[in-house]
Amino acid sequence: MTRPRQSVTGQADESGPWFVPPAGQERRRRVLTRDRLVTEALAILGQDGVNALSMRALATRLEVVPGALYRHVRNKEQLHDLVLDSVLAELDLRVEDQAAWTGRIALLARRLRTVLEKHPGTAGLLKIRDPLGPHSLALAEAFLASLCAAGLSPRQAGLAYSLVYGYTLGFALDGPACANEQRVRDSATRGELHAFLRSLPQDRFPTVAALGEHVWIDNREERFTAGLATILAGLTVDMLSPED
Amino acid sequence: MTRPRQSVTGQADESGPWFVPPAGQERRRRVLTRDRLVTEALAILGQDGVNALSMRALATRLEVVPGALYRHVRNKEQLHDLVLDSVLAELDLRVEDQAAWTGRIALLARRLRTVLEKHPGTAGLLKIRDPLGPHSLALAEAFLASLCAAGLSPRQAGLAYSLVYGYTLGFALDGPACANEQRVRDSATRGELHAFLRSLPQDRFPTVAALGEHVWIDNREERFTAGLATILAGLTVDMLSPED
DNA sequence: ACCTTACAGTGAACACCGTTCACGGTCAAT
DNA sequence: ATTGACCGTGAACGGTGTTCACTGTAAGGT
Repeated sequence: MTRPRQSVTGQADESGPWFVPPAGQERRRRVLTRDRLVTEALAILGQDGVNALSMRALATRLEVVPGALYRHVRNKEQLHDLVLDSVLAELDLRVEDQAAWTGRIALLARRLRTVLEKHPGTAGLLKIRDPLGPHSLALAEAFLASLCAAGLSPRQAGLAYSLVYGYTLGFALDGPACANEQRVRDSATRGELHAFLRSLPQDRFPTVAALGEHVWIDNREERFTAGLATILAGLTVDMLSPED
Repeated sequence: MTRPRQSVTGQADESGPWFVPPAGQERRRRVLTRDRLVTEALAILGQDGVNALSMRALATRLEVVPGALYRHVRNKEQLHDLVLDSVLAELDLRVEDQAAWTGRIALLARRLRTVLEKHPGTAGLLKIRDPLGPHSLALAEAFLASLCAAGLSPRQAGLAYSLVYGYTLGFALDGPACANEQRVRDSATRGELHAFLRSLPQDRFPTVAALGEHVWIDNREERFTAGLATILAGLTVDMLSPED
């Protein structure tokens, strides 16, 4: 599959004139960079999912031995951090054109979800890392600034931020690539699932049996939008009532 | 460390009279059970976290060879499912005494969080599995029944259920054992973190620098309660407005 | 132009992981 | 007593993250 590099050492005792790459021994100094690591890691992530992102796979893709990666990255965790910050860098945080503060928050949340789902698996990393890298902080800044400008107290703003941020992260976490979501996306599997729900004993699960087909459906988009709207409505209520 | 079992085959050629356990070769039939697997898996999970739950660790704990587990469990994924359902079985779903429907929902969410955080790591499994086991379904039944009784349409009920359920799961996911939370729990580390936040460039992160210490604090309990209240307030608003 | 030095990638190893399978001992039913 | 089903054993396979002595290259100083 991959071109054997040993055979190049001999002088064309192979059959075809393989046009020996550039130099006799193919200089190997300075082939790796942190940026190359992160870029290719993102490629693997977006192509084969988070489970496919192994040090060995990354090394293979970079045509390098696994241990070589550790010259540029302390361990896999740091690689994750770098990947995360690189992903968050894609976020456009400019929301000044939105009149209502709820519009600004919603726009940020929507963009966050888009970026996270564009690189499947990254949300899973974020949930348990909170990198505190520059772009992660910039995102927090954008959220908090909008919330403060809306008149929320520092405490309210902090609570609101972690609510919206956590909601979006949690939503992107079981992304479209998740087994749970796949089950409901494919119409055949969904049919089985609905049949299963309908067949449940009516005495123990009456409500699930009755409206299971309205719950386990392929409505990711509606679910995200509606959930976000509900949260923002709740925040508006909180802001009006003197709870602080 | 562990008692070597090979030496028992010979007839006490070892030094001490080890009082050969029960029988000459220590009958090994019927040592394992699904229940024992699940119980010990929960023990490992609650003791050393989700990363420590490996087939080999479980086998060692059960004083058995790794492959033996596969007589009782198809693979690790099924073990996860069994563990999850066993955890959800601890949930008390009786909420009839609560007058307001919001009280019922809040009570269920609170109990769910308690149970999930009692067994660290289980939330992480739930997020990506949705086992559809009996106890998982019973939980959905309890939520949906309360929401329907409150007068929500099937669609609204479904959306509300996944919002509250997802919120609670996501919250329990980065539980107290998470590195992110630990950082803010320990007062020394929190001091460093606050100093770091204060030291941020005022021109790029003014809001974070100003109220970072009100955001990254040890207020899990308040965060959960406030977030839940906000969501319920939002749901109440949704219910009053004719959005369906 | 030479020598020295720092470093990046190599190759091999270590210690784990999940999973499979032929084997053989034990028990229950015949 | 014989049979047969079952269950744990031991060993292996292929995968993972990580470490480390080694070595050739490239750059800097003289």
